[in-house]
Amino acid sequence: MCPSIKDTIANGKAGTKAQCLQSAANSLQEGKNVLIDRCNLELEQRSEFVKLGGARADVHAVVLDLPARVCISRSVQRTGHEGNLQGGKAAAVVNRMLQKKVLPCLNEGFSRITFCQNDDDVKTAVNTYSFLGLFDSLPPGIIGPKSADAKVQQGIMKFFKKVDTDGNCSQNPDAKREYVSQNSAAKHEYNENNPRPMGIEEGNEVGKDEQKNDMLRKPSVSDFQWNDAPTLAFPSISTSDFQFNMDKASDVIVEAVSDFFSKVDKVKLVLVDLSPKSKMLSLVKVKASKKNVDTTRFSTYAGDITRLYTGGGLHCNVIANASNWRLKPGGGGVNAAIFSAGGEALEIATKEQADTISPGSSIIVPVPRTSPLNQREGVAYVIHVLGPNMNPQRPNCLKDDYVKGCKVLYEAYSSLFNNFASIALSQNYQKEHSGDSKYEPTKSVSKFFEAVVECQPSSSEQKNKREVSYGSDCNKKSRSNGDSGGLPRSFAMLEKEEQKSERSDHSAKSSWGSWAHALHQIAMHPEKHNRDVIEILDDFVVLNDLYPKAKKHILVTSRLPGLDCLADIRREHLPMLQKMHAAGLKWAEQFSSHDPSLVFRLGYHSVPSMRQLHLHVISQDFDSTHLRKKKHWNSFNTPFFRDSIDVQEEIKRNGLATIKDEKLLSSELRCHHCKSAHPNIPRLKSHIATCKAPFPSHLQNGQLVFFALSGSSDAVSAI
DNA sequence: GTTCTAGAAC
DNA sequence: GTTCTAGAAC
Repeated sequence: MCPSIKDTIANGKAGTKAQCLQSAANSLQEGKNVLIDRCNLELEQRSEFVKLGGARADVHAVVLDLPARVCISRSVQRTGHEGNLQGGKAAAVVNRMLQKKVLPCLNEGFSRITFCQNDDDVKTAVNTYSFLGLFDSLPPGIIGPKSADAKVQQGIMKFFKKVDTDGNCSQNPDAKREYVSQNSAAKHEYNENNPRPMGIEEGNEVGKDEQKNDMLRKPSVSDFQWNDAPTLAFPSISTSDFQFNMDKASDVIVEAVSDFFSKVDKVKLVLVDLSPKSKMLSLVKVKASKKNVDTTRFSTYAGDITRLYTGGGLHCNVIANASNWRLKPGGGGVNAAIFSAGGEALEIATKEQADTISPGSSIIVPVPRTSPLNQREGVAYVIHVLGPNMNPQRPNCLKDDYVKGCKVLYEAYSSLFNNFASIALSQNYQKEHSGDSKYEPTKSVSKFFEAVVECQPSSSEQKNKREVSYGSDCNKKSRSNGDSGGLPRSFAMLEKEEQKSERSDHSAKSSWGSWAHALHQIAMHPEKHNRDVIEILDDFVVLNDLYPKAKKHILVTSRLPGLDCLADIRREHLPMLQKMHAAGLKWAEQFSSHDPSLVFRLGYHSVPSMRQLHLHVISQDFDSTHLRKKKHWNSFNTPFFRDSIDVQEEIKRNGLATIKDEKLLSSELRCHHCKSAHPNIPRLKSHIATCKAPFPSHLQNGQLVFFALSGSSDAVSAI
């Protein structure tokens, strides 16, 4: 008996098939019995070995027709494989190999074929051949039951329309793509030990469930009337690190999927979990079956979501990521795995779309072609989703409030599916997939899309919350007709695109934090913020600063959409700037009438923290408990603060306003009267409370505003 | 934007 | 020991 000729033939190193054939031919020539230990799953592969027999020798096949589950389990556990196949890598390779399996037949040239389907069969076969003498022979024919040639993951293959009507795996054109080594992605925390599709799980707990429900196997081929239907693969949201109850989560998934399917057709969804023993997959399968969810459009898959193609041969253009609120890599689990698989390109692409995401929402990120996720797996879009958090160790914990939790989780899935639908509808997707013109979005998809655009939050409370949260998808109905550059019309993206298209290239900020939209919301809907707003006009609103840095501190905020900061201002805005300035003066006068000691400055921060252009009107006492940091002081008392009259002059002269560097915010603390330096904020504040020095001369050209002329000779009246 | 906090500064 | 701040967390 010759152990694995191919693997050991070359001085202990992996040999070639040619070397194996040559060695076998030589041995036969010498009158020896030869045993080839090789996978030989395909007819072509083994035909050359069969030819070796010819008239010289009988050719037997001993087929280890073990369940895929066992093959993978053994290959995963195997160490020191001569062909460097072990661990998760082996599992993926076995999966792909088994897809091509064609059991041998006598007419291929074999005189005897022994099928082994369990360990006992194998032992019997080994004994039979072990005790053969050189001149002994065995009767021809087929020994042992030939199985139904079941392919690995037949169910999931049917789901992906890779099975012909006879149940044989069709030759997937994509399968010709070269298998890529998994070395590059083997280091991330997401342990891809054993990625396997559901269809191979006979024998284990999930497999039994599957046999009962048989979700994957039932779809009949006739159900698939279209090719390349857009398919979204998504992980279970919130049930891992966010510790959301799995039973409740599975209810939400099934409900969300069911609702989605009732609104849109011709798209498919796959719930993915790494472990074949996944409780979530079991729960969802059982519940989906009970609820009669269309199993030709919804399936589950056990495997690595970042290796759907190379690990399972499945082609999903869109995958979802269970993101964190900062949309950053790390943290482990699916998020770490997807960012790791997506590489730096995905990270950059994500940053281009948004900085943060709110619970219950999702954000589409087109995966750059340079990303391994795109190149290797064919993933065109990643949709980041943030679900509710029940883990006290993580932000925004809902503390077992499952009423809210389920609502937010449902919103998260709805947002995900809606965004996925918008991708399916996008011109980009259609272009990419219209080569064979098999898929065209149907009227019902379009209809659904319109419905999504017009969707309204269920309560005003929710709406308000959604409006201030970045990335929510129901708050942008209008102004969505701009050129999207071919990107899908995700609502989250609409908002971002809107910001981009309306902001100039000179904009100092490329993105806004999640907190930075409140002012914008107030400016757009001041009637909803009566408590904050003290004056509403067509061009601007006036409101008290929520954290005033002086006795009097108000914001005159422009209502012009898309005008977010100083860098956005152009000549055409000059009349509005003048009106805002006049309003600021009017309010300063009003305040002065109550407190004649007040002196004001009106101006803009070079780089604001809040979106929507706003003019600060601030009294120069800086007597406020909210002024606690160096940054606070320097934002009003260095050139970072751009006086309104200077800005207007610059716009008039140059058409652009000068933006001062943010580094000024960390410069030393100096008194705004006498310019003395102070080591920290408390010392500075105690100084300015008593400093009697006049204001510096550079502020005496209209920058300082006061209305009580008597008793002060150093300030210049604005009147 | 604010709040929190570790560690620097005193 | 307390005060203060920068930077992380939210």
